[in-house]
Amino acid sequence: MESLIYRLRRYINIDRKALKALENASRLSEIFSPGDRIISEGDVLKEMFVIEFGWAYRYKILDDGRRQILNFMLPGDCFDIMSITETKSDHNVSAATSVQLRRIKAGTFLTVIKKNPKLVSAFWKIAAQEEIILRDQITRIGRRSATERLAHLILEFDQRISNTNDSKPSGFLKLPISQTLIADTLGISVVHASRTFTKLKSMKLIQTVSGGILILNRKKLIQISGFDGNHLSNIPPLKLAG
Amino acid sequence: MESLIYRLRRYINIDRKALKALENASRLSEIFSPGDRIISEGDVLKEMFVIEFGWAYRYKILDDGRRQILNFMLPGDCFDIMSITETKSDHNVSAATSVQLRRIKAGTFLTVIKKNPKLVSAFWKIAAQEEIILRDQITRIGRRSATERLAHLILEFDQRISNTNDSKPSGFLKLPISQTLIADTLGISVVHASRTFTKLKSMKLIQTVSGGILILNRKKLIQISGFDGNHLSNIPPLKLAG
DNA sequence: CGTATTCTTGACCGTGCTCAAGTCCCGTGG
DNA sequence: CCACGGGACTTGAGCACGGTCAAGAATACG
Repeated sequence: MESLIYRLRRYINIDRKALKALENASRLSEIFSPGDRIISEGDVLKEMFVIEFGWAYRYKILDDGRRQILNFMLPGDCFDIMSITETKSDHNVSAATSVQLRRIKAGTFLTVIKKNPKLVSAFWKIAAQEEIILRDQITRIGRRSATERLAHLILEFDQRISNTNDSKPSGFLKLPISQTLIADTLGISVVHASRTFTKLKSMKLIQTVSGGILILNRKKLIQISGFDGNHLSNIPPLKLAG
Repeated sequence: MESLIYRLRRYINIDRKALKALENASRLSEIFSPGDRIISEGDVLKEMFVIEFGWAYRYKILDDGRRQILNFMLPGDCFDIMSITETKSDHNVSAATSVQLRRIKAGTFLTVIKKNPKLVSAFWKIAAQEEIILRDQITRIGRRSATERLAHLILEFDQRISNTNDSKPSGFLKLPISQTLIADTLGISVVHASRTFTKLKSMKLIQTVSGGILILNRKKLIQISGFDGNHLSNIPPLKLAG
C-alpha cells in the first residue's frame, strides 16, 4: 500500500479508516517479469490497478508490427480507472521491469469511495494527471524534434519520480528501460534514439551511468525541450489524519 | 440539449427527470466565432462543457509558435469532465466553426449525478472515449506515415459523426476545417498536408467537394490506415424511459 | 565463458520540411 | 457588376532530419 498511500496523500488528508477500507478491497497481484504482458487489447476489465513497484508501459501494436508506447506507469500510478465500466481494453500493458500490482475490483472500489467521499476527488485528480501525461505525449511526438523529445521525456521521468518520494532531485535518474522502449515511446527508430542520446551526451547535458543517467545541466535541458512541469508538479504530501 | 441527450442515450436508458435536472444545472454559452478562444492555458476550470453545435479543438502552443492540436470536439462531446477539480487547464480550446456550448457548473453537476446515479456511468464512459481518442492520436502521429495519418483521421471523423446521428454513412463527410488545422493535428506541415490530400485524391480514395470530402473507397482507406473503429463504435441509442 | 541482447557507428536513402511563387476562392467595397 | 485583397490551397526546387541496412562493440546473463 505504501506507493498508493503516498500518492493519495498528495491530494487529500486521508484518514486511516478509508485507507483500511481500500486495502481490504484490493489484492496484490503476482510479480511480473520484464516483458510480461499484463493486459491485452480486447481484455474486458473489471478492476483498476495501482503499481506497487516497478515500471509498466501501455502500448499499441500496428498490423505490421510497428509499436507505439503511449505512456509509462511508475510506482503509485493508478491506471484504467476509466475502464471499470467493463469495456474492452484498446491497448496492451506490459512490464518494463519486475512489477507488482495492486488490483482493486470495480464494484468494491465504487462501494469504498461511496463511503469515503474524499477519495473521489483524489482518484479524480489521479485520472486527470493521466490525461495530462497523454496530452504532453501528443505534443512531444507531434511537434518536437528527436533531440527535444528525448530531453523532454527525461525531464518528465525525473519529475514524476521525484514526485514519488521526498528526495531533492539529485541529478541521478534511475532509468530501468532499454533504448528500444524509449524509441517506441518517442516515435523514432532505435538507431536514431542511440544517436540522440549520443548528442545529448556530447552537449554535456546528460551522462549515462549504469542503470540510469546523470542530469548534468537541467536548465539547458529544460530550455531546449520546452519542458513545463507545472501541471505535473509535486503537490506536497499532506499529513496522515485520524 | 439535443446533442447531449443523443449522446447520453448511447449509454444509458435516461429518464426525463434526470434530463430535466441536467438541463436546469446547465446554461447555454454565447456563440463563438471561428478562431475564438474558448479556454486558455492556465484558466481555472469550475465547470464542464458540452458542444451544442459546431466543432472546437484543443491544442498546445510551443514557445516558438509551433502548434499541436490534441483532438477535436464534435456536437454532443463533453470535455474537461476531469477538470472540475478546479485545476489549471494545461491547454487551449478554440472554436473551429461557429460553436455554442452548454456549461455545467462542477458543483451542480456533482449534485445532479449524485441524485441520478445512472448518469455516472454514462459520463464515465464519455470520459473513457475521450481517452481512447487521445491514445489513437498518439499512435497515429507516432508511428504512421503522413498518408496513413490523413486516411486514419478522415475515418475517425467519419465514424464519430455517424455516431452523432442515425444516418448510414453516405460517403459524404462534412469537414468544416482548414488544411492548416489538419496539418497541426497530424503533426505535419501545411504544405505536406496539401500534398497528402492530393495523393489520396490521385489514388481515387477520396474526392474533395465544397464543405467536405467524398469517401470513394472506404475499404482501401481502412486498409492503408489501419483504422480500427471498434473501440469508438456506435452503441445504438436506447429508448427514452419514464 | 559463450551466447544473446543492447548499443554504437557508418553509409545511403526517403519522407517530409522550408522557401517561394502562383492560383483559386470568397467577401468587401467601389 | 467588377476590382481588390486576403486567406486557403497548390506546386516546384532544394535540403535536412530521421529511417534502413549492416557490421561491430559493449554489456548482460545463464
